[in-house]
Amino acid sequence: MDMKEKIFEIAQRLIQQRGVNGFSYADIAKEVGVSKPSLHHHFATKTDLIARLMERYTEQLTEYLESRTNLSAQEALNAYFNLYRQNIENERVCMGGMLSTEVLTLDPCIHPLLSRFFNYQQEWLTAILKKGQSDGELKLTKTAEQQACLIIAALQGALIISRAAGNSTFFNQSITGLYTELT
Amino acid sequence: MDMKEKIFEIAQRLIQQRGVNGFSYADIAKEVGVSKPSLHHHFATKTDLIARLMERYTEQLTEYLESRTNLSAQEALNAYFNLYRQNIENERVCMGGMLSTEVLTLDPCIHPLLSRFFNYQQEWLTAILKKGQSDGELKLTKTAEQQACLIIAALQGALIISRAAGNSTFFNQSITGLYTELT
DNA sequence: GTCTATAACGAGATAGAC
DNA sequence: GTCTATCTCGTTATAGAC
Repeated sequence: MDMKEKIFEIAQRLIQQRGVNGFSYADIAKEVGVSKPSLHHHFATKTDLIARLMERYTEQLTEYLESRTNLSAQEALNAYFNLYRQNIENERVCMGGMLSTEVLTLDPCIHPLLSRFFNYQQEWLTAILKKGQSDGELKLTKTAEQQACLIIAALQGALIISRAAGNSTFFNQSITGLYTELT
Repeated sequence: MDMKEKIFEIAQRLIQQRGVNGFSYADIAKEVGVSKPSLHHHFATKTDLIARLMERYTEQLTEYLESRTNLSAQEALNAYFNLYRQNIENERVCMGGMLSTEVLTLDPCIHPLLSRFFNYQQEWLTAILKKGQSDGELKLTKTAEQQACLIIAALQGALIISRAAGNSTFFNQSITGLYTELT
């Protein structure tokens, strides 16, 4: 694996666990096994690293969801829930959620990257929900747009609260109810 | 207003807007109009300030909710939603949600304070939902416990995402759907 | 209860050699 | 592409005078 990729993966974990304001270049350098100035060679500033990482994160999400658009609505929804669920056992939260809480401390060039991350999910979910409804596979008690926002908000919030509690109980309670209501 | 109260209010705003790792004693000192060492006289360490502040925050929430336990289930639910909604216009998120994202960087003495904050809300909401169901005032499509977790998670997540987007659209979409489904 | 002065440390970032 | 050395600044916290 090349150096840029190594830096990406360690920085991403640090952000998902501790936040942008909770880690430093020194932390990455220590784990990667190079000096701090070497990191600046690959990413001139911390803001640059965050921006490139958020772009990569969104791209990976897009690929994951696009490759599952042709599944049944129930399976697609399940795949989406699992995307969030896998973070708990690693003591991570979503990078988009983490950066959102820190948004007022971040360089403004990050803001549109955050909007893009959430807008994409909103559109993907809305389409899946509409498909599921017309297929008779999902039951909607509100508009697809409202349900999509609610699902995203619930997953983000449940992940953050569950991770802080140190177990997955809260996440499971929230999402099981949500899923059984829809199916 | 006495000095401790001044410090509390400014520190609370800074945390809700920027996070524990996004502000310093210098920021408070500047706004209060005293020197940094004077702050240490009132709160010996930053961790001490955070802990006292979180206790106060939970106490205020408890008083707010207890005083509304005798309202109708719909009105109580509305009061709870408004508690979260008022943060958006001030560019704040919930202090409990903010500290939860930063939990791995905080002194462990903060952890039980966070658990208490969320456990209390869970119990209060569950009771309200059960009452509303037996009164025929609320419709539940899942257990009261699951619905309570889902509501808390959705409010936290929607607040974080909406605040980052810079408008209340996402929050309103999420919560309007949730409320109309229940009533 | 507030101040000045300062300690001790870690942050992001740069210069310049190899 | 990596290093050592260094800069500048901000951080939490303490000592001790008023």
